[in-house]
Amino acid sequence: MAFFKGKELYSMDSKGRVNIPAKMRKSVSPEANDTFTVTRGLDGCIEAYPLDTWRIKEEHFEKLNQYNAQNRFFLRKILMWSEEVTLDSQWRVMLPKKLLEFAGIDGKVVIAGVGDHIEFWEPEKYEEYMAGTEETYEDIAAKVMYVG
Amino acid sequence: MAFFKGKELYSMDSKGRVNIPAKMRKSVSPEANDTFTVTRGLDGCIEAYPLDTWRIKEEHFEKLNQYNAQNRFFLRKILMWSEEVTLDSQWRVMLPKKLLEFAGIDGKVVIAGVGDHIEFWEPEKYEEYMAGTEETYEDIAAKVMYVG
DNA sequence: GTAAAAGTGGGTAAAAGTGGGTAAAGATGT
DNA sequence: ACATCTTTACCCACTTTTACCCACTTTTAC
Repeated sequence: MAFFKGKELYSMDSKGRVNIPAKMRKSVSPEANDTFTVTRGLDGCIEAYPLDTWRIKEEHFEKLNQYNAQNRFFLRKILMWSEEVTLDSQWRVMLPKKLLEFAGIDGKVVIAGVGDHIEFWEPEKYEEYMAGTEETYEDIAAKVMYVG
Repeated sequence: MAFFKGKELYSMDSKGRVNIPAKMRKSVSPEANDTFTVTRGLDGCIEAYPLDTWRIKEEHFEKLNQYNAQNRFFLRKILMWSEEVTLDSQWRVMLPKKLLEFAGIDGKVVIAGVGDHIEFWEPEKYEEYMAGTEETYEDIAAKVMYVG
């Protein structure tokens, strides 16, 4: 399974194409078939999952009972933002307009690898988010990384 | 099995034809034979199932004991709304009048992929439905997207 | 220093979305 | 059963968007 890391500042061209950084390409397995599912991410970003990783989520969704009103609502809410995109020969993707609008991405993009997926951020929003806590990196690391 | 996702705003022409978005076409298997079964959906929408998926539902219906009053009622109720539609050469379907009337669809249509089926919504009704919760996207994603 | 790879940009043909004309098929009334 | 009206299927046409190809500049690797 792919594991993405790193953070880059790239640019989106006039046609809405964004390059996937070479470092991250190498984490994508051939099973992904040059395809990502992009969807609305958390905290205002766009998330992209390689096809093979997304399939696991789909299997999870398929098991939900749609005759339960809450499940139905959740599914609709999640899937309305999800779309498949394929890479062109230069390893670029065309991000859907509604997602670009949601994320406020326009010219420059921060591309970040976050484990099982890649995130696209509007650069300022990214900085704000990263600045948005009083806790130090050390404090947070202590909480998250602690292995009892 | 097909897995539909994505949400698009399309228009229905004066003849009542609605295009199936290209992204969703790709999820349809050849076994569906360019045919969908459309039926009354939940929460005021119209649902369309590819033929091969609908067959599975039919098998389920066949197993129901018709001498049980509740089963009988359910069967009559769902089947009265169900109808097969075939795609024309431009991948459009003609939705039955009674379903359009039921869903209040007139000019513009929201087309949403929800796993095993496609949904058609009157745009305003769709927005209302989607707005109907206090929970944030992040809350919902936490419940649904997390795959342990 | 040089060659290869990575990042960026643009032209063009194909596909997608939308609309309409017309003839066949089906329904309706006498 | 027939004429009439309505509905549907099958064309064709136009505009916008997308996919594919080629090209150039910058960075990286050896």
